Formats: sequence, structure tokens, C-alpha cells
Amino acid sequence: TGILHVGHVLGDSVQDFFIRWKHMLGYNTLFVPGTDHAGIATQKVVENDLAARGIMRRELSRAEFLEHAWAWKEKHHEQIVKQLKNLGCSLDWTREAFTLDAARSHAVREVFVRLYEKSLIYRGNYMVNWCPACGTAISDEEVKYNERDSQLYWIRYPLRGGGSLVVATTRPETMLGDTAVAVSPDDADKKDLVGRTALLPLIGRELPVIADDAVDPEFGSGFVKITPAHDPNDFEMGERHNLPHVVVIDREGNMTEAAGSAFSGLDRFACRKKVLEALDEEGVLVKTEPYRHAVGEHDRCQTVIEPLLSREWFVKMQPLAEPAIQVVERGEIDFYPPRWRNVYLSWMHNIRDWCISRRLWWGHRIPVWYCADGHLTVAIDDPTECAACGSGDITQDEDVLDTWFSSWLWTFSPLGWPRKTRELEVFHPTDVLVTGSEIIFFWVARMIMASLEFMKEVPFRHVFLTGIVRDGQGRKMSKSLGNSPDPLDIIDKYGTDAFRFTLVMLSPPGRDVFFVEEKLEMGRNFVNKIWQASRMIASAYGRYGGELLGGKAPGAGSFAALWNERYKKPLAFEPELQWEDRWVLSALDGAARDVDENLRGWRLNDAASRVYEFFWSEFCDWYLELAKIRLYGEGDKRSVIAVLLFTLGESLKMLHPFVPYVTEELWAALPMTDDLLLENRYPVDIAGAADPGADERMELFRGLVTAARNIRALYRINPSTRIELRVKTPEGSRKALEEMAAGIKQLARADRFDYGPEVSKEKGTASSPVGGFEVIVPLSGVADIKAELERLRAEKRKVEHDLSTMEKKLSNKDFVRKAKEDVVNRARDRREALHTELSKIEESLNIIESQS
RNA sequence: GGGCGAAUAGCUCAGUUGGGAGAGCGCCUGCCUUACACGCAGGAGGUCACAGGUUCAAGCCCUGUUUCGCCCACCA
Repeated sequence: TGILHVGHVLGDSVQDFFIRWKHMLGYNTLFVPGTDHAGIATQKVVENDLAARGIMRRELSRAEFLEHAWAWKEKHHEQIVKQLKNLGCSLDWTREAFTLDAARSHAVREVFVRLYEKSLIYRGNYMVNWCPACGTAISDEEVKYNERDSQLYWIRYPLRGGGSLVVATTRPETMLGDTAVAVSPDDADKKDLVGRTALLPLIGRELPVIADDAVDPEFGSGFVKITPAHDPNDFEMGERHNLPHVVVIDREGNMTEAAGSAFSGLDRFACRKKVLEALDEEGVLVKTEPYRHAVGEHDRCQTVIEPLLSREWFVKMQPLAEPAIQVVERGEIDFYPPRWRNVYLSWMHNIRDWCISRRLWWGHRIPVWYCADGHLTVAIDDPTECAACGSGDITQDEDVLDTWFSSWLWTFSPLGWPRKTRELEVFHPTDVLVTGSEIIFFWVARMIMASLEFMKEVPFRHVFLTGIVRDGQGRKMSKSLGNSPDPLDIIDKYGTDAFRFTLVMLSPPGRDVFFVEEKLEMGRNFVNKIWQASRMIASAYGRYGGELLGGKAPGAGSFAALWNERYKKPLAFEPELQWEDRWVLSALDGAARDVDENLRGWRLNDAASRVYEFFWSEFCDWYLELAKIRLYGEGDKRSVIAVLLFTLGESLKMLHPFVPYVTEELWAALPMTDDLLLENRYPVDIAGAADPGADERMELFRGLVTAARNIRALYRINPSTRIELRVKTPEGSRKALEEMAAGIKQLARADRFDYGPEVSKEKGTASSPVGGFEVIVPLSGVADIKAELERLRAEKRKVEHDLSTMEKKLSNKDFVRKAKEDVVNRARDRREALHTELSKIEESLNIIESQS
């Protein structure tokens, strides 16, 4: 599976989310999976395979390594093809493509040549970050600095002509390559030593004492040993002072002959020990103190980086960065969350040249050939002779290019560039780039630069940055920590959709997600809820819904289309919408609008929460429960089934980008569908469904039912026991309850239900005000007068408290004068309602107290 | 050293223009009610890090402090 895990799970989920969502909105999207990173992963896999057989890569030639890689691929071909197929990709690997020799190399070579001809690619001696384990130079971005406990060693260097000075270093083995000692020019105590000569212990080399601004007089001893060949700062100082380079560590991390016969051939860390022993013997090791500092490590293999002097290929970045800064400053590309814009800009303003050569076997080889006389031939197609002298004796540069050198062409090279293809015309530039903030520099910035340089346009308009998935303790997932679960295991356990839904819902924009497996239960439970609700609706349709579409065979046209124009025109019957039908359609409309608004504002987590809330807390908890009355009762069931199917269908559309597989499956099972859910438009509203009257009715209904349930729970009335229920209504509001009566009976589990302005409230009843209404439950036998008194008093205290807060607010003249009108009105309404509730509670208390 | 982010229920976190403190999990009570125990109903639980300020009104805006985290940077 290693070959497929090229992106991180969250990013890939979100990317796929956008693709589905945009597609449903009618956008064209092209998804080209797999990158050259798969090649890097493959190299790792092949290396591991070889290592298991006791073969080290370094022992092989490039050709031999590629032979092994091809053999490995042949062996695993079927498995890889199958896995890619599961991801919806096909694979046709030729040997050339697999080894990156020809086809894909073309665009990369073209780019290399063009930049070379513009003098934007050059070769130079520079201090590079060398990974001795991988045997290659790596870029600054691939070096991760980690705090490590270490030692600071103080070493005495004698001065010619008497006296001595003491340097402090964390890397004593590099002293063998020292060519100077430096002090700060501002260091009054030491600057008079400038111009004198120190003698390098163990070696005896003469070292000039120089002054340089880079030296901090406060740090260590104030004297710095200078090793231009093995330290980036020292290298720069060496350039400034024309110091010689003495290379004492080679590319395998072993000491060279220049390190002296006592040390040559030793591993760098073994040498450190030996140097210290030798210094101690000579009595020049003054002291050793514990010191914590950042050590650079290769982020792929965790090997400590060795800064080395090396001849490498570089890209000159500043000319490319200029236009890439401008497009972001002009807003042609925006970042979300916006703060990353500044991160991008400040990096681009301080951009440094990019070291692109790598000594790996796997990768696009550098298209440069050398002849015996040292002439360079830079060409797209393999040359047969030297461009300068015509010699046929030419050899290609052994190095390959940094993976990112092909990746930065990602928005256009897979579309056929440099040919002018239809794909390029249609799909470039694209809309959204989804990625993690950790590769803004690696990839995002470089894609922008490459696209502007070679396509003369931006590659994408929006950069959406997801957080990073971390483990429960906030640590980055990494192989060495072993804290990354295998997504396939998780998917087996919880399901793909549950995994995705949970990640999306728990990822606030641009913030990291702490991954704890238990969190996935939320998504699993929700997906199960969708499934179960659909099951109930499907079975209702199966039993009673046959006549719904007027005898048309299921699958004859989209139900949504039929249901439009206020939902009824083309149906085979005239649906009689009850108040709860109008409410759920109105709620669906509200949810669709909110979800749309959240998505357009890039708040995926809010969109997910909203659709979760609608489906579970509104549709399932209230509408489905109410629907059961008609579904399982007598009478015409067609209207309720029509509304159920419609609401479910629209919900599935809304859910689809979050829960793609299960919703697609359920959609196929709906009677009115014969297409893919993915092919439908994403609902942004349900035109004409908003119904404030129905919403208000539902609010009252919910209040009344909840009040009744509350009383039931308080008196421990078994759910299977039916109760008697009364609702006292304000004058003239009896009619409002007429429609709700059946629903209230059902959801409050009552067998007798009286309502109206005149219903009685006597001793032995529990009561609870709901705005201008009042729920009354006779409690024959169950009534506990003391408990009821206590409950009413508690309720009274709460209402009184709220009321006094509201009174205080409204008696504040400034509030009434300055606050927005609707805020004041709302406060007044609230005060009215609280007043009414309070008087009802007092009335109840009076009844109990007067009769006891 | 510079820049950025975070601090809200026991835990993990939402809270978009300032106006009734929210979710999931966990906990307590009662339920296997003909879609779902991966469930249903009800409930407890918060000085919104601290100190000031602006405002009729602050979790939200401003200033400062504390504690965590991330990124960048050539302190050997």
C-alpha cells in the first residue's frame, strides 16, 4: 500500500470533497492522481525490499537498481493496478514511464533547457545540506531542525608567539578542517588579537585570527573556529575572508585523509569521540558543558545533515518570484485562511536559490552531457555529440532532479504541455488547490512560479489550506514515531464515509486535527443513521408508495424535477401537505441555504455540522416520528411518502460530498432515480419552500411536547404508559392545536388529549408553561405534591431571574434608545412571554398550596 | 531573535458582521417504543486564561500579562 499514500488523508478527503461539490455545481474538474512522489515512495519500497534481502542501494549501479525496481513492479503489478482501480484510476505502466526515462521527462527537460537558456539555471559550488544516508544533497526545505541535548566543548588553541585562546563548538570533529578563528569586531577585549596566528591542536595548521560581524561576542567564549568546508556560516565567512577549504568529511559521512592519519576513514561520530580523547590527552579540552540546540535532520530519513561543499545545479529564484508575488498582491490568487497569504509573501520576498540536483537513482535525470574537454551540452533529446566540439564521447550528468522540479509543473505538464492540447485549454487554470500549509513553499509557491513562467497565467485562483492530522498528543504523524494508523485499517473498522465525514466535521479551517480513533464513532453513528432512516422510508414506499408516480415505473425521470413547481404539479395525485410537511420542507430549505453559505465561505466543518443537525435533529427526530402517525395509521399515505422521499433525496444530495459512497448507494435504491447522485446539481435552496408559519408552529409543537416529556421523565412515568394530557391555550388559539393534536398525542405518548382555553388545572396535576400555552398532566396516583412544589418553585426562580434581567435591560434608557430596533423588540417579546409564564406558575402554586 | 496561532463544559473542540453560552464524547435517570441500543427520551455540568479599556451591550473589538503550540532566522 505504500505506493499509494502520497498525500495525507485529510488533504485527499477535502480535495475529493471539492471535486464532488464543484461537480454538482456544474464545474469541470479534472483529477489526475499520482505524482512523481509515487516514484519516491516506490524507491523507498524497492530499497526496503532490497534491504530485506541484504542488498544496499549504494552497492548497485543505477542500471542495476532500476532492474530491481522493475522486477519489484512486475511482482506487485496486479496488486497496484487493483488498488488504483479502487481509487478510480487506471494504470498503463510502460517500462519507460516507470523508470521516468522518456515520456514524462519531456516536459521536465523542456523546462530545464528553457531556464538554462535564460541563465536561470546554473551550476556552482555551494554549501549544501548533505544526507550521508541517502547519499544526496537536499534542499533547505527538506531539513527539519530538532532540539537535541548535546555538549558544548571548549577547546584551547595556542597562539604563535605565546598565549592562547579558547573556542567553543558543538562539533569538535570539524576542527580538523578549521582554517581560521574569528572574533567580533565589536569585542573590545579580543579584537587586538586580530592579525595574530593561532595553531590548530592535533594538526598544527596555522590559523589567522579574523574579525567578522557574524560573530556574537556574548556566545560561548567569543572566539569561533571557522570551518568553511563544513558549516554554512563558516562558508560565508570563508568567502568574505578568502579562506581555504579543507574538506575533512566525505559524502558517506566518513573522515577524509585531510583529517590526518589518526582519523581518516572514521565515521564522523566515532571521530568526534576520538578527537575529544586526543584533545583531552593534550590537555587543551578546557571544559564540556551540556547544551541544547537545534540539529538539522533529513525529514525523510532522520539522518543528521552534514553541510558539505558540493558542486550542484541551482535555479535562480528571484526573477521567477517577482511575478508570483504580484499575482498574489493583486488578489488574482487568494489564500484561505487568509493569514497564509502573508506567510507566502514574506517567504517569496526573501527567496533563495533552489538546489535541484539529487544523487538518487530514481528521478528525472539532469539533461546535461559532458565531453572529455568539459564542454556542456544541454538538450531535450539525448544528444549524440558535444554541442561545442562535436566529440562523440559524451556522458550524461549522473544526478537526477529534485522531485519538486517535476512537481512544480503539476498544473500543466500532465495536461500535455508543451503541446497545445484541448485539456490544457479546458482545465488550465483550475479553481482550487487543496493542500496542507506545510508545503506552501515546497509546492504551492513553485507551482505559481512555474505556471506564470511557462503558461503565462496563474495555475489556480484559490489556495485552500487544510490543517495537518496529528495524533492524540498533538504530534505530527510520522513513521519513526509509529503513530500513524493505517487508513485502510481505520476504514475497515469504521467505513470510508465515516472516516471522511468525521475528518471534515472536525477540521476547522486551517487548523490541525488531533486524531483520536474514538472520534470516528461520531461519523460511523451518523452514517448508520442515514442508512437506517433510508431503510425506514424505503420500506414505507415498498408497502404503500406504488401509486405515487401514477403507475409510472420506478426510475422514470427524476423525482426532484417532478416535485418542483411547488412540489406537486406532475405527481399523479394532489398531495395534501400537512403542517409538518410544510415545516420539514421549510427546514430543508433553511439547511440547504446555510450549507451553501458555509461552503462558499470555505467553512467545511460548519457545513458538515449543519447538514448533520438537519438530518438527525430535525428530519429524523421530529419529522420521521410525526410521519409514523400517517404511515402506520389509516388513510392516504401517498402525501407523506412523497414528502419523505423528496426530503431524503435532497438530503442525500446535500450529504453527498461528505458521505459519497453510502449516499450514492442509497440514491440508486430510491424509486425515482435512474442516474448517479453525483450527476445531480447540489441543492442551494428549495425554491418556494420557506414557510415561517410552519416554522413557528413547529417551535410551539416542540415546546409543548418537550414540556410534557419533561414531566413524564421527572415522575418516572414508564415510556410505555400512556398519560392524559391537557394543553391550555390562549383565547382564540384553540385552532392552532387542532392540526397538532395527533402529533402531540403520539410524541408525548398520551391516550387522552384535551385542549382549549377552558381546560382545567387542579390539584394533583403537574403543569408547565410554554409561552402563552400551558401543558397540564394529571398525575393520579403518581403525584407527589412536595416534588411538584419543588419543581414549580425551581422553575419560578429561573423565570424570575430571566425576567429581572430583561426588566433591567429594558429600563435602561440608553439600551432602548441606542440598540437596534429588532433587538429591543425581541427583548420586549421575551419579557411578555416570561410574564405570562410566571403568572401561570404562580397560579399552579396557588392551586397546590390552597388545597393542601 | 522575529512572525503567527491558541486558551470556552470532565475530555476534544465549534461559536462568520458585538445583542438569548453550543456540539460530539463522557457522566446521571428512564427506556430493546414495529428505521436505528452505532439507538430514544429527559437531565446535571461553564467567573468563555488573567487584568484593564471601548460600548447601552463584549466569548467576540482595543491594550497589557500568563501559559501552550507552530513557522521563519547563520548564534558556533
